[in-house]
Amino acid sequence: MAATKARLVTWRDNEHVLDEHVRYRHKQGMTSPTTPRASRRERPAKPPLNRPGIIEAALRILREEGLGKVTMRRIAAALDTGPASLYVYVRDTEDLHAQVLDALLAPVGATPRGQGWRDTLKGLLRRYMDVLLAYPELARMAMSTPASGPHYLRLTDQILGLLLEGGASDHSAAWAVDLLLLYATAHAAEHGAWKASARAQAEMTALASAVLDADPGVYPHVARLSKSLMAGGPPRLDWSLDLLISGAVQAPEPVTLSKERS
Amino acid sequence: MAATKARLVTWRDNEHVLDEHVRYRHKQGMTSPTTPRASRRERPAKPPLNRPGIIEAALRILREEGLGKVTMRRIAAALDTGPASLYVYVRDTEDLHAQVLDALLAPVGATPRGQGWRDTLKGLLRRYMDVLLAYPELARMAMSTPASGPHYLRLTDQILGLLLEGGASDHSAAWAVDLLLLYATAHAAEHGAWKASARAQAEMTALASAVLDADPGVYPHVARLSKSLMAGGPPRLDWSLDLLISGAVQAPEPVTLSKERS
DNA sequence: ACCTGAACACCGTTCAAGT
DNA sequence: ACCTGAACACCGTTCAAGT
Repeated sequence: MAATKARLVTWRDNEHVLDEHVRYRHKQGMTSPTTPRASRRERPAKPPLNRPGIIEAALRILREEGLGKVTMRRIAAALDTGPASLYVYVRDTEDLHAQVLDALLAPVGATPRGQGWRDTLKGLLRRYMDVLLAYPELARMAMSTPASGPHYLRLTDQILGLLLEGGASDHSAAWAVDLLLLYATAHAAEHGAWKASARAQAEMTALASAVLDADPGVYPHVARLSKSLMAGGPPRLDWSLDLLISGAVQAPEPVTLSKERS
Repeated sequence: MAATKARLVTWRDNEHVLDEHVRYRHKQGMTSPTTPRASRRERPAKPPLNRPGIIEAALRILREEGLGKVTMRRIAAALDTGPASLYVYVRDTEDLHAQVLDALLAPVGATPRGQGWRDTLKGLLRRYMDVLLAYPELARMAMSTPASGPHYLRLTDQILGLLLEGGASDHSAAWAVDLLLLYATAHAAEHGAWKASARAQAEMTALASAVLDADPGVYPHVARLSKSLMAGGPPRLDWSLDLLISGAVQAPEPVTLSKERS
């Protein structure tokens, strides 16, 4: 139990791991990896392994080759080591990907204020979606791994503040923030994938013709509204965000919470 | 081009493929696979390969071992053949999974009517989510592959009808149906994964403590509303669905469409 | 404590050679 | 036209044996 916990801490934060590492290297009479000037001359081919270095390598591979190549083996090769070595710093592939996503989310929190709370909120969500649209596979992953990274938490806090500014009740804001982020994530996962793969695009046109050719006898509403169903563009996303935001600021106080008021 | 199209048809519908198969077997003087009584006695170990048979095998493996085992190799082994043989009927793994999902969606369309349009609509969405909650990996896949199966189309049609019954305008209904289905899919992907994996549950409690211990200086709103943020249960899903449905029936006519009215 | 090679147990997909 | 064996090019993760 205690051992397990120590290992967990290792994955979250490798400060003390590095400490141990340094201590070992000192014991062996090696130069410390934290003193670069000493190693400047006989610079070893491999920089020391650590969590930030691994994530940095992962980000590089992500940008150049896509998430499909962000594998333990690929990263290990880039760092000139074996895949087994990464498991000291990373619990598994999902942990790695979650870490990569939070790193990508860093600039989103710096979105500037817009004209009013509503525009600012929309801008924030759009910036969040832009990141995920660029890496739809990460959006998909974000849906199954509860995001708890610091940048995600900051985004949550900002959205909460803007909803309250817009007049939402405390409880509505608290529940709506998830709704907004879930929708943004899902929208990005969907549209990012459509944009990225020729396969999904082919499937998309198949869907379009299935809708446009829908048998009015079997699918009466789809057949009648087929053109509206397929119409889209930026106004559609805007309409959806407005629906969600208006819903959040107008929604009635959740019933359970009024029951359990202290 | 013509050859490609023929192959595409093969994947969608293997009727004529079977015809060719039968013709070949007749030419060789073999018994037809469509006359079971003839093969009753010297019943070959392997039934003939076809798309429905492959999907049936996939569903069996899905139920028994999870989507992670629904692989070309595993299905091929179950059907006592090599993985290469499946590529006659299935374009790739994603095509296979999409097919499996549409098969699972069949009973959703048979959801009975409830008290009013709103309850019926919620019931329909809940049934859809129940399927996806049982197989969260499929929910994740559904987000990146535009669903165009007949059962999905039927579900879309039913939702459209109920929204119109509730007073939504044509255009609002058409745009809102996507919003509702996307939310339902995303919610299922998220919560299904949390329920399924111990890993996600551990991550969940990590998130909970991150929220409850949030530094009020850095995350003021999260810290103040932490209890509401984590509170949930069935009323929360109900609240979210009501927000979306009310939004759909109240939403203003989308602006683009009023411009492009003929 | 970290690092590593090697192994285990898998994948999807393609292709040439069958029937 | 379908079916197949074999091959290509990969995966994640574990474990014992290093330093």
